Amino acid sequence: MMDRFLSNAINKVDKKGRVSIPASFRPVLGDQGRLYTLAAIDQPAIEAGGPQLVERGEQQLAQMDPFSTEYELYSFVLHGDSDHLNVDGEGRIILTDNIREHTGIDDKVAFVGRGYFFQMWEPERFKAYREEAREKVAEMRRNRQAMTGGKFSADKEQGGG
Amino acid sequence: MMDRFLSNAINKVDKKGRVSIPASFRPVLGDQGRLYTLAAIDQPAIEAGGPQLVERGEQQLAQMDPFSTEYELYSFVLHGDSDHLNVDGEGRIILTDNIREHTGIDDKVAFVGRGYFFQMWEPERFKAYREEAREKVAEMRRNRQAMTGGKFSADKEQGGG
DNA sequence: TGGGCAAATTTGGGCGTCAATGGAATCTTC
DNA sequence: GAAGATTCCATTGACGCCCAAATTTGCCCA
Repeated sequence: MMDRFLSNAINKVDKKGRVSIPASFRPVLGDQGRLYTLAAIDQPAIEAGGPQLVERGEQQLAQMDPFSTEYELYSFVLHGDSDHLNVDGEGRIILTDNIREHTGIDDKVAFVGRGYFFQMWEPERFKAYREEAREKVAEMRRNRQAMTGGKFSADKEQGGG
Repeated sequence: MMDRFLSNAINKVDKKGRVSIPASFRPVLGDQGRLYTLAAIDQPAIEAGGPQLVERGEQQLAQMDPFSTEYELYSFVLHGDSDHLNVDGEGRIILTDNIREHTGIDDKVAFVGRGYFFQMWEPERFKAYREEAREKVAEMRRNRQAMTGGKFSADKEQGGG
């Protein structure tokens, strides 16, 4: 079984503010009935996952200079903007006001797999950011090719894999 | 048994959105009943293969600075634009909306072997790109000969078409 | 070399199960 | 008791799994 969050999906929010977590994400969370969330720093998105989400943030904190401004701010955001939501019997969560404010989410949520966590975006913003990300990654690749060689020549396959 | 994806084939999409993976590709996938896919960056194509497909990208990620913008963008594209599809008893997958959007695929899929992975294209776009690729390869070869003065050694073409 | 049979592949559907969604009923909290 | 939350149940459509038909490919033998 796959042990990370992949792919993306857009689900609806009902009158009571509930959304289904995509079924493919549920086993990765471990069916613990609880979802940890954290406001993304540079993006209007919420990061979510199992307990590892917060633990990982704390590991990153541990690598920072505890007397730096970055440490103070990151610690503040990490703990202050995080939350844990209950997952109901149908795999749904209830969006909080904090989540709505930070993301602009109204009646639809884009769930985006990010490996060891996933994100929740307002769908239009997600699409815009994705487009931007694709272009920049394409540019990154072009720059690397300019250094290493041509497009087609570099495409030799290798056996194993 | 052959351990790479070679050759190409065009298969039909049925009413339920299913396509057969070419039988010659199946043993390379390892009959795991699951196919990993990833939107190609520079092309309207989907890349597909076993779990190594995503793992390869993650190895590249692991070499990058986790706090850099490049890391964030690449991680976003790698995980958010990838997917894993179930393969049914007859070796078919169900195309997702994301795949249709990215490729323009409607009722036919061109499967193109690329060595350790394969691609799925809308057939007309595939043919156009193949033609373009052939021309560029020919031009590159001419340029290289002009530089080295030497004759290009045995560069066999893939039977293709 | 060509015909024809056998096997494998591709394609088409039926149907039960699960996921996504909507809503009612029960609880909790203040 | 009111507002919000949790649990339970119903509906609809998508997906998984099974089986069958139609093609295509491979192979054997004349």
